[in-house]
Amino acid sequence: MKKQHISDAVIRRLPRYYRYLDELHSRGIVRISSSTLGKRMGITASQIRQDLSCFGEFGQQGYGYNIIELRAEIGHILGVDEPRRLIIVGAGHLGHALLQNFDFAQGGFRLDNAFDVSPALIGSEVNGVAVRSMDELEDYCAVHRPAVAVLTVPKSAAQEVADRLVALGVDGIWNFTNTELMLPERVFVENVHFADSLLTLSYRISKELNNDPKKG
Amino acid sequence: MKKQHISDAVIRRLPRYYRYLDELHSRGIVRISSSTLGKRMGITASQIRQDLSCFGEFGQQGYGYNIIELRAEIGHILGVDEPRRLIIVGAGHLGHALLQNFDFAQGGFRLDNAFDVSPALIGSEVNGVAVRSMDELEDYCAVHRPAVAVLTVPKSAAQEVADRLVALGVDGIWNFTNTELMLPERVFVENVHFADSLLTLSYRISKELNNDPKKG
DNA sequence: TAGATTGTTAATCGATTAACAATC
DNA sequence: TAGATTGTTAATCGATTAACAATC
Repeated sequence: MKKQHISDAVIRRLPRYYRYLDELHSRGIVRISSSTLGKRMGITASQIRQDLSCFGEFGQQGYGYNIIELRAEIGHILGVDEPRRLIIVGAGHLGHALLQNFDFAQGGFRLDNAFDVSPALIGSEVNGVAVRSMDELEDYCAVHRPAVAVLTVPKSAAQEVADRLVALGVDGIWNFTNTELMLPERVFVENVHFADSLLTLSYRISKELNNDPKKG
Repeated sequence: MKKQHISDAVIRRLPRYYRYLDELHSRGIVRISSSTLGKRMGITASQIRQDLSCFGEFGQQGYGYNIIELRAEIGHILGVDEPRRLIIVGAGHLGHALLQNFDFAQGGFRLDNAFDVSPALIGSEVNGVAVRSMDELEDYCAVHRPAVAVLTVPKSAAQEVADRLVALGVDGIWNFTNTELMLPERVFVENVHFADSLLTLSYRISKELNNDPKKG
């Protein structure tokens, strides 16, 4: 039975299932039960079945799940088979790193241009992707209508550039600027807050050290 | 009343409070009530008070919270005032970007060395930080005992390098390799899974488009 | 003092886990 | 067929929200 509302907790587990299924597939494993998968991932079999049941029925009693099939289903749910255009806005160190390392195609995105204000970068090509001037952003978007913009500009420019991108009609922003963007609700923002992430690690380490673990 | 166990949900909100308080402070605001802060952050006043009460009593009836004080308290809870050593392992594009952009000191970390296998990088200096050979990792750790290692090596080397770091006594790993590391429980791992993050954005966009929002 | 706002207890809501009939 | 495992309903657990006495 498909559910109406899917909770954020479920959505955030989907990519993880996807990743594990990839891994299992690449090891040549064909089928898996929810309990075996759960043991590997450190979650309960119930949770896996409950999560999947939000989207349909993908298993078979007495057998489990066919890995290739389930992987394809989850990919479909995540939208990886409906390729969308994506641009990188800000080709500094971080934008550069994403251009060089990150496999956008695997997530169903087509990256064909990056944008920056720096004359030193404009006109260059990074890993086969052209870096254009920010002045061309309006014209480019009018023609190519990218669905997602990766925001890797300096913090000081973040809100302004985000507003501009929203005005140009992007549906989502992948935000690496470590600021909270104020944008209309219709635009999806996915934040990658490095600082927040490192601080949670800091918390856990300092708490552990203060508690003198397993000795107190 | 201080709680024994702090849930992950609470911990992950702390850096966000910290960030907002910074912002308010930099705007010259001196005090704030839980309800005003909640409105700004899009959460309930109850949740803020409940969260803070896990760690102590930081407010005053009829007044609210002093921003500087509360910020300092949260910083303390997060451990930013107990500086710890941190190393970057893998000085490729992503490691490079972190070296150039990220303010480790703000999170209470002292970064003084990066490590890589590439002869082209070894011996160079990035933003004042020396890049050493991975061969020196053992000797370095024996002397300086870094608490945290930032793991920005290729996926294929991730587990192996992580094992090595754990053997060298690091308490935490900030993992950017997009793999699930298998490590002993005593080591804290904070994952930054770019691919997972982008896939959740993909999901939300494709779902929204399929549902033909506010028109069906 | 009166008004505002805290910290905390109680109520509600949602998410996770357990149980089990259905069935491959 | 017998055993295994699903999808789903019910039970439990935990997290969020509401309420309110305490008090600055």
